[in-house]
Amino acid sequence: MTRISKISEAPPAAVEEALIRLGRNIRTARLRRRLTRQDLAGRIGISRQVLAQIEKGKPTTAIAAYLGALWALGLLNQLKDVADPDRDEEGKTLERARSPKSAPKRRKIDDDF
Amino acid sequence: MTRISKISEAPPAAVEEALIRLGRNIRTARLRRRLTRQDLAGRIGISRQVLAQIEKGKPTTAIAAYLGALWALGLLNQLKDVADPDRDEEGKTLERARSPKSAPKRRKIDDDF
DNA sequence: AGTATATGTTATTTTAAAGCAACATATAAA
DNA sequence: TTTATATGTTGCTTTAAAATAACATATACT
Repeated sequence: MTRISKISEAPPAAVEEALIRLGRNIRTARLRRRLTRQDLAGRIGISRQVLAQIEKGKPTTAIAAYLGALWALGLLNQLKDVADPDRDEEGKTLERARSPKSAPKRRKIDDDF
Repeated sequence: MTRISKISEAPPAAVEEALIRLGRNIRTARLRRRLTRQDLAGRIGISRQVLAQIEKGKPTTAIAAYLGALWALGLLNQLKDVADPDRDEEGKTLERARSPKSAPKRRKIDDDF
């Protein structure tokens, strides 16, 4: 980040709570597996300081660092359901409510960072 | 980020896939709700360019931006179960396997960024 | 056709994230 | 106590994230 976003600087309570809980859960999982911060951080590919921030729920840390922690702990699969379109009842309802004309397609997939 | 981490620069396939899927799901949820990028980005408190990166699954973007998107779409609650200690059977097994002596406690909670 | 809007793309500037090293403190074990 | 290890903390440097503006292109609508 840098040039810190409003969402990171002052997150809504729900977001802040979600971050804190996620960090706490990662910490619990690490301790259960008897891993030190240094050890887990090494497996993830980050510094131990950044892992400490993650366990506190820091908003500005790269999402890949969080997901890397879940991955290194064998917990990443639990993320698959999040925002799954099949489970988005609200979204499905809205979609059905619209006229079934062909959807606008600006699809032009290119991925490279 | 900045001084980009290994995990962000070259994420394991599982992490990369999880990111791409999450971004795609966010995009789907946005379109179903008939929100433009600019509109949703405004509600989140980020620029439309950053939202575009999120929808592509960029690894280095702040986690708060991703969670803010879920929040603005009403999908944040789905994150509560991720890494939930109660669901961490592997971790629970490891914990039970250890001698039940008192856990090391260096707890000294202080949170401020 | 033309108009409006959404999204893609690029460049510029700002500034904080992340690495790293060093030292302090805390916990565990001999 | 002494030793070893884990974590806390601070300062420094590097560098890429994010905002913003500008322009291009694509889609939708009249």
